[in-house]
Amino acid sequence: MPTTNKVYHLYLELLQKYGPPEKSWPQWCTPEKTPQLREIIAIGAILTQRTSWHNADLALRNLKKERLLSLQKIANLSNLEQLTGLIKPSGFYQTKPRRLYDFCSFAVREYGGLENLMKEDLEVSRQKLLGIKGIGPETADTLLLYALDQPSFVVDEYTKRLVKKRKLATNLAYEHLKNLFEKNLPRNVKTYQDLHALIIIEEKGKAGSVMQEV
DNA sequence: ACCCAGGTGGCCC
DNA sequence: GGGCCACATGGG
Repeated sequence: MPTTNKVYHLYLELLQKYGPPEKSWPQWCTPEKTPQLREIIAIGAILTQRTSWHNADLALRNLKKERLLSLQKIANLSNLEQLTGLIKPSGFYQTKPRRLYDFCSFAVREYGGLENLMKEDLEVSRQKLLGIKGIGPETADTLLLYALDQPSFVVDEYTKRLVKKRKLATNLAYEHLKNLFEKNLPRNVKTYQDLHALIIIEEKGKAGSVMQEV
């Protein structure tokens, strides 16, 4: 592990500037998650695609109210239209119920749940997730890093903006940036989670109060 | 009435 | 492999 590189220095800089991000993202950034919290994070990762966390959170609360905040429950749904009204605040209500169902169905039927999926080989589970329609690279890596605690770096819009601003790379293609971060950081779930969270805190200019009470 | 947040798939070339 | 578009919401 080289210690003199821009990515690692970015990590040290942001860590010094903001402190460990579990203060603002207490639940996402701890490895000690309950099985239910993993499911909430996974469902949230899909609902927050191209929408603010606030809107995804409204949808999560609706699901909770209907006792549907569970992969098993969603996978066993016979009628997806039931989800349409509930996830409406998160937008894209014609596509997200299908995406949510396909993911839940995959996790439940192929692995019996997230606890077993966590034990799968990282590259195998990543490819399987990418094979689900509606799960692209960012969602796959978010699921791996935060719901499954696998060392897969997440490249989001904030990361791309910051890379561009600081001229850390000229090629902004997803896989290229992912490789750039992974090869320059200790291969470690906590480090990946913390830097991703710190980048968002830095770019948003404030510490979002994500996942407070769902 | 705007403008913003902020992934993915399906086109087209 | 890149560029463009549709998909939908809640909040400032």
